[in-house]
Amino acid sequence: MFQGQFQSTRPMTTAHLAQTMNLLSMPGEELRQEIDAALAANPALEMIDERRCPTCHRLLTDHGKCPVCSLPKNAESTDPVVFLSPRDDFIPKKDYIDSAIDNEPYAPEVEELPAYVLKQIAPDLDQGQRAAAAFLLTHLDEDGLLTTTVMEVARYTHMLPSEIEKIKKLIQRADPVGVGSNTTQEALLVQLEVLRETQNVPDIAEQVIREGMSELSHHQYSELAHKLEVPVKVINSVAKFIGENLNPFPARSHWGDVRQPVDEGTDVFHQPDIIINCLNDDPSKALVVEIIMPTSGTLQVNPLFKQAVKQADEEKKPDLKGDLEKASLFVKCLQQRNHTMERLLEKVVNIQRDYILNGEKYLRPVTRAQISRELEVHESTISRAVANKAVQLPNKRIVPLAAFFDRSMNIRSELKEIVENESSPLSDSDLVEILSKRGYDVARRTVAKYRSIEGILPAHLRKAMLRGT
DNA sequence: CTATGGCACGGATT
DNA sequence: AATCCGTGCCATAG
Repeated sequence: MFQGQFQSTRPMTTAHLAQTMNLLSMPGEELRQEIDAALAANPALEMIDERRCPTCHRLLTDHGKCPVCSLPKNAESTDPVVFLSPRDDFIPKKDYIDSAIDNEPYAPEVEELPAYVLKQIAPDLDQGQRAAAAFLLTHLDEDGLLTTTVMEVARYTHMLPSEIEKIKKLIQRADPVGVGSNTTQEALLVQLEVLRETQNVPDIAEQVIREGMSELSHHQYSELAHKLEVPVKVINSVAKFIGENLNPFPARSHWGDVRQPVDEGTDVFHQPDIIINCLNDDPSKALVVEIIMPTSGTLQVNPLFKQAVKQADEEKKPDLKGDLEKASLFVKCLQQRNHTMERLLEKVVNIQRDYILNGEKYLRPVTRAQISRELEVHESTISRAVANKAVQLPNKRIVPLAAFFDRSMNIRSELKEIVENESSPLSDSDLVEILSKRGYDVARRTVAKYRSIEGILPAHLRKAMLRGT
């Protein structure tokens, strides 16, 4: 049996293969750069903007149908719908995947943040106000957001809510700007206000943050444009402005971007390469999988150029032919890459359907090697395809595509659940017992490792926590 | 003595 | 070939 990777479909040169490989492993932004560069360097390439679905703005397929809206409303099939989706709302955000994958523990300096802020504002406060400020500052999470409310602090310190509000405002305007806000939205608004004092900011920026926060954080720019009744282009530029100048998590700008990947909530400014939704938001229906192309149209070889080459002068022909060759090679590579991505996602989404809909507990341990066998491509092909990609799940979380190949996530989340519901702190060996009853056989030492990955304290410390709080 | 974390080894995965 | 992961052994803290 040939391990032939693509020979079955098209003849392929080594150059073709190498380039396809490269394109495969690229995340959105790089891919965009690559395409832009090719487009600029080669006159034989052109980008055509095809017709889009009037209701959902998606690119229509070859048959002129919208891949999503054309689906029968009552389709029973749960087979995933996988398709490419060129987006003009792609905003590059470099390093997003690095920070997502990096499992670095929190910076130790985090503890110093409250003191750092207090020092800045202390001169403007009297003794009582300082106490209130200190109280506020001890209720910051690692992102610099406030975990308590003004009312609560007022009650605790026996001061007027308006007084506390004033102090909070002061904190928010200290460095890092926006620290001490209750929500990411609030933080952005404060930053915007401060920025406005020194430079011009787009007028709609405030409106976008106030009214379109959820769309903004999920990159649903087309939807947002519709909601606010402004062109998508405007939203794009505002989103870019916000991404470059504001930071929804004030503490991160200050202490670096180290973050746990898949934990709580929405990481606002990560750009997914793949978006998965349920059809009609109904979990019993098929999954809709969009593979994002970071371009606004479809790349093709310019047919006019082809014509022109035929009629060109004899001495110019070789050059033009070269361009033509390169262009069609590039287009082929891109198609090849997209084809591979489609096949991969169709497979993976099928296998991990339960995970996508119901959470980490249902992640099935799959290896890249298994998939490669089923798709009859080389292992390294899958490796590249999986590398450096981010997926947005129906619950709006963004995870690395590599998360779909985590061999122990299901056990870890089972473990997490056990510990959360335990009546009294269980030791690692107790946990081994319980897990094995539920069908997971792991060594005691391994439980300890999982605990530390999940950030669960050892049993004796959990006991101390119970007493302490 | 028990519960845990560190180190290091070997096999699987990429 | 390089890296990741589960595990066993051992030292240490409680």
